[in-house]
Amino acid sequence: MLEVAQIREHKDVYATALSKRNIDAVSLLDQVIVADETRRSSQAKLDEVLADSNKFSKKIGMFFKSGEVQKANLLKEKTAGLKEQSKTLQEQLNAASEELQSLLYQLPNIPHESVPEGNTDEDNVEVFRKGDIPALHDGAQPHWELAKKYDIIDFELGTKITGAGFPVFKGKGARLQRALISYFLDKNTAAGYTEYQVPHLVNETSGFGTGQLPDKEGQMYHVTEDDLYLIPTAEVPVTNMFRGDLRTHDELPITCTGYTPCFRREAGSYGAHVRGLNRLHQFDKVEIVRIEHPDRSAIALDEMVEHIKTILDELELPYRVLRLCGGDLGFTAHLTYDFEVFSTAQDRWLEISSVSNFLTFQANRLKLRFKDADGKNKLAHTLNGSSLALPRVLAGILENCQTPEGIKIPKVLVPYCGFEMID
RNA sequence: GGAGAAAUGGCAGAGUGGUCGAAUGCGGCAGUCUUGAAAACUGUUGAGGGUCACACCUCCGGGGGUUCGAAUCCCUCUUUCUCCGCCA
Repeated sequence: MLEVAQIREHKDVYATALSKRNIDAVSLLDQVIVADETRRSSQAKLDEVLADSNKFSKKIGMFFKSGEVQKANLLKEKTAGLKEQSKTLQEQLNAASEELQSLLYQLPNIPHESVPEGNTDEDNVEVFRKGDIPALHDGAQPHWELAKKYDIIDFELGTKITGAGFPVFKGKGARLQRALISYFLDKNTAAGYTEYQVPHLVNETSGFGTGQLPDKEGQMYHVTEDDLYLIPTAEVPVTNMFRGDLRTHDELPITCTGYTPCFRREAGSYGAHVRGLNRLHQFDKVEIVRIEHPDRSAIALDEMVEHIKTILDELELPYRVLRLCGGDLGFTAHLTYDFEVFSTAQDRWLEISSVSNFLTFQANRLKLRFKDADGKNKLAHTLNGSSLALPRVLAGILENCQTPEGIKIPKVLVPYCGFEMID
């Protein structure tokens, strides 16, 4: 959620920045400013009435104390009108606040100046690329064929017990999954991130805190009986751990990592691109989250990108990093880098990580603040990224590391797996 | 699931109808002392809205009510603790 005070002061800057998202935010920003003015003037009127009313109450109290009951009763009559007024004004204020709130919920975060113009993922800008795309042997296969050939993932079995998009991992496939999770967590904790295990269901307030609600209502599984949501990413429970906090500046940064399964309804997805591990309803992911001082969040984002690069370097997978364009940028994000691994057998890039800086957008909703060196309370900056999402990394390994003899496990994973080949 | 108790500032913890945004302690900040630090002592220190700045308003788990007036009384929800039951 954008900050009203900022919108008030820098409306033009905001309008220009938001235009990169290919939306015309001018009228929405104007509405926010009007709604805010209405809210403030309602508040001022109400405050005045309440101030009068407080004065009367104090006097009444004093009259009762001194035994001047008649005077007290006389004043009591006067307060009746004030009470009516305050009730009406309170209703006006509530309406104005709700109006303002709903307008603010409609405004996405402002893109960073480096965010490229563009509408779709085709307009994203590649900023880094590394690793050789291997020349595969004849008869090389896409990962879903390999999964079947080596009997390590059973998609049909998952369909039987749940539905499409819920694969069953088996034998060395299951072991490789566990190895990847451990390896990622070890890399993250070695880089200073504290490991957490968090709930996989969250309440509505948490959904609003990180911005999944109301924007992505339909993308989350909703357990209506208990009004809980299955998490679409660990970002939600991990970031919400700090909801409402007031920290001191020397507590920052706070850096967390956690493994969770992620659940996404993926309503509207279909076709060849969802085949195999490409798009699932349930998948595993290791996430990193940082709570940063505003002065440091830009650097922190770079650090996160560099950190993820080292993981992919070690895995020896061909990958690239993209800076997302305005049209592809998530609702809550200010600047996002996507990591993609090359799927050789499919001849396409697969997104395996998304690393973003949210500035105060989430913190404003979360009321996540810190006391700065100057003694002032300020909103913190939040960032997060996948480090990494499992299925497509697995797809990348299966496809890029396939040999006529079997799948050759990247060296760094061998100690975690306990085997060198899937054959 | 049943019975009882509780929820107060960064933390601990008093406060049962008005002068309470709230004692006290810890922590934080500033100062005195010290070569420096610690200790001790003194002062200061909740959050949000509002204002150029004041004033002023709101907030004692959430929501609603009683009252001229609520941290305090009533209703309700949530959470925590204790006891019982059940159980991975």
